Amino acid sequence: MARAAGVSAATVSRVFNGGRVTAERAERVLRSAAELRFAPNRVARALRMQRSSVIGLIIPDIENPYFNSLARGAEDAAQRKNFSIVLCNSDLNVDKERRYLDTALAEQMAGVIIAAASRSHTDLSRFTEMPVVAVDRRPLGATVDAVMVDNQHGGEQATAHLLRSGYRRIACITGPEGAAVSEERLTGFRVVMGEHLRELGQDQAQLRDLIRYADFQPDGGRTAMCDLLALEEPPDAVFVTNDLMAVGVLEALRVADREPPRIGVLSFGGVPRTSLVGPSLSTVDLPSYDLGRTAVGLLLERISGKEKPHQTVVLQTSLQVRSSSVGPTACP
Amino acid sequence: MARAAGVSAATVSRVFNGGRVTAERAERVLRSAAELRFAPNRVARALRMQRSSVIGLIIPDIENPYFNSLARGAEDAAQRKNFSIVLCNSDLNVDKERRYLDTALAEQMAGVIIAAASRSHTDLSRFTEMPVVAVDRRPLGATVDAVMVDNQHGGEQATAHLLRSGYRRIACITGPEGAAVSEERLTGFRVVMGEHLRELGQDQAQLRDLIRYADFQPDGGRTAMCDLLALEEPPDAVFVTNDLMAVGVLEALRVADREPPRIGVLSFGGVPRTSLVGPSLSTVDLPSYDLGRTAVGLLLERISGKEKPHQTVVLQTSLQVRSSSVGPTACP
DNA sequence: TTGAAAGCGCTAACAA
DNA sequence: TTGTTAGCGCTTTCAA
Repeated sequence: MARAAGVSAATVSRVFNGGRVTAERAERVLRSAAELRFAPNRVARALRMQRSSVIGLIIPDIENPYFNSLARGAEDAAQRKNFSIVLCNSDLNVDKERRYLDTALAEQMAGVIIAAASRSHTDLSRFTEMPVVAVDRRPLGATVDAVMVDNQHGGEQATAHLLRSGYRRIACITGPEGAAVSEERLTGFRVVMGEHLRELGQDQAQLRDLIRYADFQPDGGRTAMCDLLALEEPPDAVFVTNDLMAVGVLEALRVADREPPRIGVLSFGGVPRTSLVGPSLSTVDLPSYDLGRTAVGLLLERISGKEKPHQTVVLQTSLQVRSSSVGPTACP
Repeated sequence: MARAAGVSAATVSRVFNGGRVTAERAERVLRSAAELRFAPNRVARALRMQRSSVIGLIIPDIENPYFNSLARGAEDAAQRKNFSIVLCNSDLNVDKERRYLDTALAEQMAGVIIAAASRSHTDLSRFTEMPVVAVDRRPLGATVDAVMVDNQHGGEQATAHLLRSGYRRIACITGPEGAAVSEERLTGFRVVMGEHLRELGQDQAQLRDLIRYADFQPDGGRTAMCDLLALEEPPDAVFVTNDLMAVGVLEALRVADREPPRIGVLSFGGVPRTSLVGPSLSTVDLPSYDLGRTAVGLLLERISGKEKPHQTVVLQTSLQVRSSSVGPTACP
């Protein structure tokens, strides 16, 4: 290739990497490259530079629209800077995840973005040279850059909106006790409801009766909702902390003939689910696409060698009001 | 590393690649490697061998459980031979797909497995050196190995089963006219029904009244089913050629209060969908996992340099009988 | 601004 | 069986 253009290999390299080359020679190189369909060999480049232009993205569940959208965001951002993303599905399995991490090291990838399979068992200690960015969940005891979702804020948004819509007795169906995501969203609910009750001079203890822990699955949501409906004083709205449980909740409400918005329903979601039948569901949307985009941005800064303290970027959720939470009297 | 073990680099290489080395020296190498946490540099290896141990897997929709399962099959098979898979989501977009194909070339991947975004516009002409295996759909005018699904056989299985269950007036809701997958499944239906009618000495023309083309989406399935139910002589069973449309069909039947198995329903599917409510759906299952596994097998044979004519492997579907097709009288 | 030369870590051919 | 050597295609000094 260098010979074809009548220049040295060094000059060709400079043309493709933005070095200083006279316009005339640069053009000659480009023309020859086009003719010969030459494209720089990325493997040789990676060997020489001790770093490839591939970013590993390890996520726990590739079928989950949330992570899928995250991957899209990462991909778009990477492509713009001429990096490529290799997608790895850890399946929430720490062993499988470790194998992917090994590969990232062996392939001398430029960096890794990881939504860890386990907060405590995912081991990032070997990543001293290669930059890592955690997304969605931060592995314990690893100092890395991270991009997180402000789950508590989302819970606050959700609850405040239900109150504004005129609901008064609001319940919360959340995920497993002790799971970061569900606890944080629940905290948002508690904080806003607590303040509301305090203003009214009401007893904070009633709050506890309206909280149910479930399992993030449709069945768990249905059971919890049935349980709430059986209360002496059932709630007039419910904040469900993920959309899978919301499916079960809606089913329970349909069976009980108390469909939203008579009972308000608001869930955490954010990625378009194909046609949940019935009234359209209000949600607090997760910034999944931006999570991926931001993670790549952070990673590329590290890759380019910027020395700076590790940082955590927290992205906000956004409230999407649809018909399931318009108010208890809107549809008499 | 070679120095640490007191041997030459060549010996280290042989230890890691199954060359002939005396047990004593091999052990010494392995021990040093463990101590130093040494792992061979795959980039250098790829440069030297002019071929990496990465296989590109390009699929049109990562969220689709079918392709997801295919990816798992490919991954498991590759892992067993020390290859890794990089997953690329083309999003049914030919441009995006072409960028991935460029990357595969530039990264000197070992090979590519592709479920093409377009049968006519996906251009594989540049892949003269690098082996390619087509899965699920074969790009037009490319001579490559391929792994396909026997859709027609699936349609035949489905229809024959409905007949065996005692249904007599069987309809078919299929995908868009001209789409390979839906046409092939429909052919299976036509062939079996045609033979059945001929045996009975009945008019073949009535077949056409019972066929509806839809769009592979739930809404299309619902509309088509409503249309069929409005016939003077409505069908007593329906073969739906994908599971998305089956969702709409079941909804239409519920609304009409003619739930299966009173009207038999059998759809194409094969990857566990999360809890379709109602009676469990009989399906013709696609061999998605094996599709991925087989494609990797074929690719690795090519990679290892076997010269042989290009071949197409066709995998069979499998009938899963559940309650939606047990027969018109089973639940009087 | 340009080219010559060295070297990234590995494997394959060859010689011992 | 083992070591020596060359070279994969690139980027990066360094000198011109």
